[in-house]
Amino acid sequence: MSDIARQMDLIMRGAVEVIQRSELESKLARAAKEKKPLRIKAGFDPTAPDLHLGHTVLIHKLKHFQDLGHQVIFLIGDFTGMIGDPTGVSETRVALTKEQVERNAQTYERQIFKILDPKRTQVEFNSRWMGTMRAEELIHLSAHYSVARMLERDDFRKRYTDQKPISIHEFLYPLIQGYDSVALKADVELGGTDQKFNLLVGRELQRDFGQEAQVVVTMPLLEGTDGVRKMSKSLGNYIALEDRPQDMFGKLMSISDTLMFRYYELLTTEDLAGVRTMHPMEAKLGLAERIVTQYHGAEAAKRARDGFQQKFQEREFPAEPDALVALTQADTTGAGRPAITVVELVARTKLVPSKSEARRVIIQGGVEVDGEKQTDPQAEVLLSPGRQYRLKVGKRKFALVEFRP
RNA sequence: GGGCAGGUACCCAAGUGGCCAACGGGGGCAGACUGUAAAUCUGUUGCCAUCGGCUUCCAAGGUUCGAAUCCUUGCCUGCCCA
Repeated sequence: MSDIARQMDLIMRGAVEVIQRSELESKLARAAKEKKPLRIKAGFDPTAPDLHLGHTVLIHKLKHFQDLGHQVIFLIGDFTGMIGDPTGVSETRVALTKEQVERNAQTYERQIFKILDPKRTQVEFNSRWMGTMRAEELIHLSAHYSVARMLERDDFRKRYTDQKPISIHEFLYPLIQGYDSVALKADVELGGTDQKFNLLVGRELQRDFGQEAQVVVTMPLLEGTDGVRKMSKSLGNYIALEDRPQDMFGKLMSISDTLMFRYYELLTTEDLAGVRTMHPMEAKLGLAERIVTQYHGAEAAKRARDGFQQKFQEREFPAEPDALVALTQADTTGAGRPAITVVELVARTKLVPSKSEARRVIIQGGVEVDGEKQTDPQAEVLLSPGRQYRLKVGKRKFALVEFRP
């Protein structure tokens, strides 16, 4: 029994809701008694194969179950992807080709296996059972759920009362997602809080199909780097798993302290009480290093940390600048002595999108050449052959420029 | 099929013949302050450029000395009626 309590502790970490808790406890107890692991399902959208930390909240929860010895199923909703989840902002989805789905699946695997154990993870595509379903079966499936029940879902009800359109096929999304649980005989399904309705449909369908209903575990939607809105690519507040180590480190360091604790809670298994006793900056450095290590390895994380401290805490020029520029005689303007204007120099680094932007940054005092602030865009920098010039553009961009006549 | 409303910069949104590269808010960027934080304050936010110029307000035509603003056609979005 104490073992069950221990499992529950880990499962509950960060979770918003478990429906039903008692069912989960008895499932865990039965699994232990019969030595038969539970089947844990989480579904992902195949159209967005570039995972960010927000997606990993669920993957970490899967990992918790995996560590507890259960069978985890990573489901790629390639069939439902054709519909597009009507949750939230609905955009028309373009049906993916088989090749795209395959490529996206590979990307997924490369990314999730940085967290999950590949040998103990079952990867599924719902086209496996949905692709061959006949119209007749689909009609039978739709008979399991009523329009009134569908309209219980918040966004459907809201759109209905607001006289906004709801396409019939949108009703099929929760049904198919629910049927996936039937097809996979899921014991537990994980999802974001925005998925609650869909997850509950799975429970009902399983009962209708004579199965034991799955337990639903909802996880919060991780706030993005702005600390307010949910992390998403379209909002630009995300940290991608495949961000460069130094970018990932930098983004993590610029989050607020409040958000840092949130990230610790949902993205690590660190003891939260311990984290609270640390100096916030130390804690943040630790978080950044931990997360970068997970996706890029310990060595890259160490380098990112060193580079970060060099750049921002000691205000030194980094060992690995963001841009390297080689100038030749043809780039120079000065009559007699070769020279180049500051605007031109900054624009050449490609660290700003346009010359106008370069001009602005200079005027606003964001540019340093060899440690000296340059505020006149037209000022000329004299160039000596073979010499390297250290350029700082804005808060966090550095370039090394060399003149090779 | 018919009627109505609308499509403005990254997003929201004002502008309804010249004073508009286009009010305001959000976001972004920069500076100050800091723990590279966050919050706050200030500035800035089409492109090229020393004055100044160039390309923009769904698309294509047209009216006009002059249009984001007027007309025509087309495309798209939402609502209403059938």
